[in-house]
Amino acid sequence: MDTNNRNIVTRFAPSPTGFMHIGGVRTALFAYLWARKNRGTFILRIEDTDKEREVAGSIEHIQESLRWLGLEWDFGPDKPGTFGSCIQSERLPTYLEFAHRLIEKGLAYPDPYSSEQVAEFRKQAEAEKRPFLFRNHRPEAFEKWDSTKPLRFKVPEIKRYRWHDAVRGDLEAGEEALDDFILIKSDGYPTYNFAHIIDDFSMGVTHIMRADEFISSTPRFLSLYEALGIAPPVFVTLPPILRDDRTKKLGKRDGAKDILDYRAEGYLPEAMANFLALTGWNPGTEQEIFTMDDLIAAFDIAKIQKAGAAFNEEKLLWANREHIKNLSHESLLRILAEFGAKSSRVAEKKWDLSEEFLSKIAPIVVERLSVFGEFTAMLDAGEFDYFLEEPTVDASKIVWKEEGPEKARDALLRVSEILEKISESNWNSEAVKEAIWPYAEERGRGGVLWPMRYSLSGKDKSPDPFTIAGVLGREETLKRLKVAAENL
RNA sequence: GGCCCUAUCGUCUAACGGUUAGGACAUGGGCUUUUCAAGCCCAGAAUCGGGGUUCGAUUCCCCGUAGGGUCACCA
Repeated sequence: MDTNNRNIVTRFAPSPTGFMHIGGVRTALFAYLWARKNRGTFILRIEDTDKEREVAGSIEHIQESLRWLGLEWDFGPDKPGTFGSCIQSERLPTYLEFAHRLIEKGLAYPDPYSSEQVAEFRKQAEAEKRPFLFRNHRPEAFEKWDSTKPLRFKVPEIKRYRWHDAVRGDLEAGEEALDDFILIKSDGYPTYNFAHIIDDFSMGVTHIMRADEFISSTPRFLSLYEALGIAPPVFVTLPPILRDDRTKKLGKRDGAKDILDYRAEGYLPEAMANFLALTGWNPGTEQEIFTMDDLIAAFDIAKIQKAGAAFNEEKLLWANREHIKNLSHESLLRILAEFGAKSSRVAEKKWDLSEEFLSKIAPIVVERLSVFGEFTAMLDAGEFDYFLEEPTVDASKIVWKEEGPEKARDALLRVSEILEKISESNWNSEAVKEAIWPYAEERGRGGVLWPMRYSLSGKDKSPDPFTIAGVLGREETLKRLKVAAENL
């Protein structure tokens, strides 16, 4: 089966105008998944034909974002293909070549008007409440193009277009969408309308994934494909990602975050990819958690959703928790070390978050965390201080319910006695639990376990006493129990 | 405004004419329990409205309604 599809080529084609947000990343992901599923080619193409809007550093930022998510490209700004550069500003001769072909066919001509004049035409049309169409002002005879003026496309035929979209099905739109649009701007750069068609053709792109804002300009694209004698690729229109209140498409102005902010907050890239794949696509099964390989295997254009989907941060958090659970021990430690190091408290107190220590607290931390940034916050808030320094213990709180200090002291002393019998080398949380449990059952769990837990942590809320004792070690545990008993 | 697209629980979605309309997130309740977290169990919760077509419509058609998109020398 895969041999049939070896020639599948998809691309992600952002313009370098700033950071990437969820929407762009989702488009990239779908294009990537389809290419990989078919053992095809995934191209990253930079559409930098608007020099005004370009933001320095964007290309690097885009690449970093895609790499973080694991969306490696076969050709990109750093890897040109036989078709040449993947950066549009480096492909100007190609666009010119195709432009001249159109001129020769009489299908392109220089715009004889100044931009002010065109604006005037537009105003007039508006005043008369009719749509503005440049083709109504098309000159009788075409001048020779000297490339100081915009080059316009001469729509060969005003007609209704019908086409097929892999997601939306059969679509159609007509005359009013067709016009003599600009192919090459007066600054010499091509417009999106022109450049993307030439590039997709030159690069052998078979499937175009893009958001639904392009549906309405598809007739223009089709008229140009026709004029160039190029067969259009498969259109795959992705549903919009809506703001969580569903009132608007998610955009940078509406709080859409830089995807790399999610990295900084401690989201896992595989969780992000998993979540994004599921907004606008579904596997048709009840599986919800996917690795990247799972996604590649399961992905199918036929299962892409038509309707817009709201961005649901709660579900992203859940996906992240699920992926955290699936992390290898090594990866988990590496990430905990990274986020632990960000804690100002750790820096202040010069605490050493050794691998051994992190390894011990990892199970405790993982249970309490949705994103790794929370680990930094927990450390900052002093949540795990008792693991790293002796807690200050409020004597009145050691006592379980109405029992009174004597009983609490007895319990602590008895617990100490029992624990002393465990040797240093046999010390771990299970051993502690095993040793204490019979006594706790006999004496009443609360009366034993609460004083023990509180004495070790100095906190109203904490993991169970066995876990804490396991992390603290024999010596420190016995010491804290003794101190607490003496304070009663 | 013209043109185009979309419409199932609060949210992401399944059901490609016949299901008690399923799952997940979130919510509520319970269990477990020394506190917290986690875990487990249960519950509530939807086919936008109106017409058709059909023995039968979430599903097909039409009309509304609502939302979105688009009408640049931006992509």
